[in-house]
Amino acid sequence: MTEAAEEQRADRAYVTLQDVARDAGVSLATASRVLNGTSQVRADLRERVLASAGRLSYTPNAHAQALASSSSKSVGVVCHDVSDPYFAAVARGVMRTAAEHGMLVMLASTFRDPAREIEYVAMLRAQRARAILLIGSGFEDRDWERAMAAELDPYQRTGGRVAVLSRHRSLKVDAVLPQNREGAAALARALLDLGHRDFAVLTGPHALTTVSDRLGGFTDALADAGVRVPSEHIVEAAFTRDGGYAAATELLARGNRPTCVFAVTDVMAIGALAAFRDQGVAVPDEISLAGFDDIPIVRDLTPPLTTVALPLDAMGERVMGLAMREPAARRSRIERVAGEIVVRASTAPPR
Amino acid sequence: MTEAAEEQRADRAYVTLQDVARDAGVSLATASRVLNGTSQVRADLRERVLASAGRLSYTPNAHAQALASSSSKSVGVVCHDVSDPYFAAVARGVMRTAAEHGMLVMLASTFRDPAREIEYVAMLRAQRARAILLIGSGFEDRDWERAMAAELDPYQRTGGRVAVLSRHRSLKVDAVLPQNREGAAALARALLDLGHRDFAVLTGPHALTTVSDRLGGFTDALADAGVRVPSEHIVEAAFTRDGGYAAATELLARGNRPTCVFAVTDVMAIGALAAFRDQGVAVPDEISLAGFDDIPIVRDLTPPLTTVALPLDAMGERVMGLAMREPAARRSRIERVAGEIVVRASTAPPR
DNA sequence: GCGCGTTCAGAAAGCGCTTTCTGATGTACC
DNA sequence: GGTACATCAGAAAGCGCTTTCTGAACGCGC
Repeated sequence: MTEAAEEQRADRAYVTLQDVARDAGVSLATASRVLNGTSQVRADLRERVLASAGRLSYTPNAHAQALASSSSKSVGVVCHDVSDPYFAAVARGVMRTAAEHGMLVMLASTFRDPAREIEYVAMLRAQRARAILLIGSGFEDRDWERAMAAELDPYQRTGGRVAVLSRHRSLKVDAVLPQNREGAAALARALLDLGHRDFAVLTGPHALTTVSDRLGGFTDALADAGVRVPSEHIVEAAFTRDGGYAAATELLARGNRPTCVFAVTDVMAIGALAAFRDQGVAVPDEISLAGFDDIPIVRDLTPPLTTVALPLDAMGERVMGLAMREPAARRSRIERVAGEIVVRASTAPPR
Repeated sequence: MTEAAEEQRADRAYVTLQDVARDAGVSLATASRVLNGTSQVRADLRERVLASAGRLSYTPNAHAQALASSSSKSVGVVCHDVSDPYFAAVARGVMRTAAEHGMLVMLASTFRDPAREIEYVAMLRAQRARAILLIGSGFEDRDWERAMAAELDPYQRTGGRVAVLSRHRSLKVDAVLPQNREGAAALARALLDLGHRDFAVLTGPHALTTVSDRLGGFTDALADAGVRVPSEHIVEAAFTRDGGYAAATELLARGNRPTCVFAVTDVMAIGALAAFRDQGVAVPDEISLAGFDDIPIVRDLTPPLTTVALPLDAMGERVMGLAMREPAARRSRIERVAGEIVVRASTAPPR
């Protein structure tokens, strides 16, 4: 490379393929072909291109590649909050699988703002993400569903892949579905078997499908056994540790204490456990407590939490896997994931 | 729009700005100007462009924008593992701040593989990320540093912004620096004040700057008080919950039990706490335990953990903030973040 | 020896935008 | 009324690639 060429390159921002081609004394097309292995190139030219690319430490411009080839190496993931252990665990599986596919993950936290969720999907669409994953509960809201479909339908029509974790009522997309109803029902039966008849449920916002499925599954299974959960024993709060704390505190304040409490997520259960401790209510001696998800930390609580275990990491892997697979011919694919009851020391027979 | 135009659009993949311009009966340039607010456009034309864009539900192609304007709306974040509560908490701050700046975050988990870290930086460079954030400890390894610098230097020279959390020895970049040495030293003094003289430390891999800083700060402060930590009381293990469990188990197996154990991260302390419980060693009655970071969960452990609190969310916010600010004139900016000793029930005077 | 089919390098046409340059129109001022 | 100067729309030149098209060179069979 001449001094002049060197200098010319210096004031431009990046080393381009053009630079590499010039340096190697071949055409742009040949350089591109070598670097992508698109087609046969004579050995000596190949060598020269590779050498030049290395020497100039060429990095292709992903935007230019995406534009020219209209396909990118990135997938978008939309979740509620990365710092929630549930999402963190799922995200881990997603990231690992993405790496295996050579994909870069664009992660967005909506902080549970439905509008922001749609906004992010639009951004990911603009980024021409190869796929969009919706991790986290859908909202049961007609307008929201319509708006989301308005983003997703054109996206899918133009080759975008969409996969969701959790139930999204009217979205025609591939999905990994944790068996929330069945899991909660099985938990209810396990708790009935322990001898409990007097239950309370700490729930999150009803608009989340996950919440309504778990709550419904739990109370229906109880109803099948002739046990009713009084409405004052169903306490709704934020879908967080502090929400669980608040809900449990409220429950105790209402008096008429149940023998067993089901928090619809482990995260809420953690808050509830803290509230019970602060109020001097012994778990499980005075009150049993169970959660849902089996996030990693719950086995290290005191007492360790009875819960419905979901293979969170594997779920992330599977939803990413769905998105990477060839799109289904006609209909959307559904992969159901069963929850497994894990009985730990936070539950015991009622006194 | 004519039937023909409609049809023509249908078989192309996306609605382009060209389509919008044609539909609105203006030039490409005008449409672009309207949508970006780059310069004044006559009101009626503006209206028409906006209407057309809305009707066709136009989404700009971010790649084309990035290519033409050579600047993108995305930042890259490289961390060790999103599912680690420490990173999850920091990531939360990062994501929030990114959203405020209208940025999309590309998150990569390296699973603590140094090579993968460099690989990701290269990918982010190819994506022309506006900024790259390195969240998580640097490696004290000459080759790694050289390789990382080889990626980062050209990136910065071409206008890329880099900010790191934690100490990265020879990287000339903006940084948010938790005061690991000072925090660990302060913790040591607090534990000395409790009356402890016999310490053990559970550490992670020495190559991580965070580990060496915390370990060094702790032992140096003890040394200042004339207390030495015997080498068999410094147990190295993986930087995870299970690593902490293993290290604590190993420590007990070695006999000659200390009165106080410092785990260099809360995550390891959680594992250690579980190990002590499993071995029937009461905390803090028989052994005191302290961690570092103050990840949210540790207040809910039994006993709640004494630790050095770092404002994790705020740290994420600040590192993102650094990256978004105008680059410093000459030298890199350093923002130090102090840790605060939080004494909880996991530590007590020795018996 | 010539036409034919192959093989493979190079020229060039986009991909969908931004932005500079050009030119038309309108306004102000002498 | 004519010149000077804004103002703003449109034409067109890229941004850095991929990929189709073109054509040169070569080997083969008849």
